[in-house]
Amino acid sequence: MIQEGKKLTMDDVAKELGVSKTTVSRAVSGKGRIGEQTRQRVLEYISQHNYKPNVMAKGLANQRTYNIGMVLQADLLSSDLPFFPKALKGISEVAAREEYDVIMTLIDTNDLSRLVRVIENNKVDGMILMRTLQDDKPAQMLKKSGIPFVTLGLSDDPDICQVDNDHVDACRELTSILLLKGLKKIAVVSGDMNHVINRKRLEGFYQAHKDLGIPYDESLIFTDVDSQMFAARAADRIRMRNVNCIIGADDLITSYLLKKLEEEQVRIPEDMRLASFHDSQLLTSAKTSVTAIKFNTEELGREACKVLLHQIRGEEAAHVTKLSYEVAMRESTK
Amino acid sequence: MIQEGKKLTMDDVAKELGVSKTTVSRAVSGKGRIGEQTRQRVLEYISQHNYKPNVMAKGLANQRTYNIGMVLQADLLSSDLPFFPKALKGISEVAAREEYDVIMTLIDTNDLSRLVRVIENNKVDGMILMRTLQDDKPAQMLKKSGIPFVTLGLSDDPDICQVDNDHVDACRELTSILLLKGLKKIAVVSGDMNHVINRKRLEGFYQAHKDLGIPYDESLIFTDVDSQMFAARAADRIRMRNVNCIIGADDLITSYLLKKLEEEQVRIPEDMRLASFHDSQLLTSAKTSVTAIKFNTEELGREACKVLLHQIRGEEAAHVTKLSYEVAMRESTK
DNA sequence: TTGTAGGCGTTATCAG
DNA sequence: CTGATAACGCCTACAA
Repeated sequence: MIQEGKKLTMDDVAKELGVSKTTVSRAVSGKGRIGEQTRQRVLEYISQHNYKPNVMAKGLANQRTYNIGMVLQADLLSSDLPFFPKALKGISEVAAREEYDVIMTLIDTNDLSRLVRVIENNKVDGMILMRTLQDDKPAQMLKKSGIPFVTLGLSDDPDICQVDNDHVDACRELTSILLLKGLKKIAVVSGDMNHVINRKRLEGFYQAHKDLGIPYDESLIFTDVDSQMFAARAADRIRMRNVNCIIGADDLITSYLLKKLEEEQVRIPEDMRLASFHDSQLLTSAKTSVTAIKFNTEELGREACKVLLHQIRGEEAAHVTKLSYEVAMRESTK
Repeated sequence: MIQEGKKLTMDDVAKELGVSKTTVSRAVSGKGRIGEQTRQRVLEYISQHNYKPNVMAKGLANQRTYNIGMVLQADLLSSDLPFFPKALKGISEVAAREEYDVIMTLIDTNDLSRLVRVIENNKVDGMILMRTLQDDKPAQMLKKSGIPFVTLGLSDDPDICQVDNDHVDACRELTSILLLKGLKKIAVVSGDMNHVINRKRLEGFYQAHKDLGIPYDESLIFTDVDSQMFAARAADRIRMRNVNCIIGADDLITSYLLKKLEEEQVRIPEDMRLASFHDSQLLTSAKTSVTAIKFNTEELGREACKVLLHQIRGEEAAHVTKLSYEVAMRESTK
């Protein structure tokens, strides 16, 4: 299967068959005119002797790497939310199907040097940027560089190819359901407002209230909650206000809230309703199953990769793709 | 910073400076004799005009890609255990420092085709294989291919470069502590026995008993538990046996156990002690904080990458590297 | 339909 | 110390 020895080159094949490299090249690539029998002969020899074109050489010749890059903020790996692994799975699947490989690039909000390096070094034909920010340095950099790229997350810049679940609508629907259950006072505990995703969710929250003509209380919205401590503090404030429903921005935040509420002997759902986003295993150990919006992140990755490949090939590509979501009603909002 | 236009080539630089490509190459690579002033002149021009060598060309010339591959079973991404992201972070850090990039390759137990492709296509200079199996097809394949590689997980094959935490010792220590607390009957709920890691942990469990001269009960060891249902079933059996201490093989399994125990109103630690491996956020929402063995997975990734780079460069590399662990005693085993 | 020759951007060998 | 020149393996006008 895999030979240890020196690999066969196109030249070897050509010599062995008594034809020119050009002919072999044409047989392999399918481009250019070539006699059907010669083609067959070459192809047969190739599969027989397991010849594989050298990607580096091919890349050098036509300025392509057959790699796509996946860029993400390193801190996305620090949180145990499984967003990145799932997306990778989807991306990798589509990429592999098209003979592409995936190169990972980890960056830091203040240090894009690795991204710059990958691009300058010509290591990828295009990139997928995980998560978008309000003031998105990486996206701006990519745009300036002229390399094809798509973001996994929405952006205000209409020039940018972007793919994401419809978080506005997802949160709008969730909020509506809760409001219609008669829960008039809903608190939100959200993450970093520099992440577009959190802004979108809040937008949906507002929309639902507007749709139903129900006022919301700005002081029940806690933003930029990024630690167990802040989450606990938010929970305290919420309870002091006698509110009995909380939407957690993601499963991690919700798990923090859950822990705090249990410590305080708050019964769920009797004393407090709780809803979350993702529906990951982070909440499996919870005593009460938690209502959540589910996203098919693998599908999201697949879609993003397809769009990127289109772009790389110079084909027309949708600039904004919104994917769906699913609401899973559980005990926590009974 | 990043130019949209055509990139500078070594030839451009050479012509502009009135020297030969060879000279420029020498200045850049530091190899070969070259006059100090010429060197300075070239280097200055280069940084001034932001010249970057083309990695593809370099690769073609010396048969190197400056990529390392990271291979993992796709199902490692299905579980929300954060092992992979953490390891990636460590690997990527060391790789980037040495101007290497990381290519992801997802495989399936029965389908190594993507791995074969990456290798045959010459896309990487070496690979890191995540997790080892008892009958390790991927490892065997890599070995046969002759490409440098290291496994993140131990292997019985002494020829293979392997890096891992000392799981035997970790579980031995954990078990000893529990035994010395007077918990004579300890149950184990473990995952797939085809994973070396689970075998090693069990080995440590046995050792601890032998060390202390305490017999263990084989019927309290549940292996190949890979779902919430099986975990719940194991918990049931364990409770029927009146055992009051369980070691869960990882945080996911432990979180399943935890949920089941809470449903059954079992008080922790009063009625049941519980210990786990990893100490990830999967257990943050647990009411009772859980005793666990902690591993520095980022460090593990860094170490593996270092070893691999040594191997790639043909330097001497340690064949077996065992990293440490940490025991975090918590409320669940009070 | 097929082949020749030159180029992609570096590195390495071997003279000068 | 420096510079031609030939690889590296593939692609693509342009010829034949």
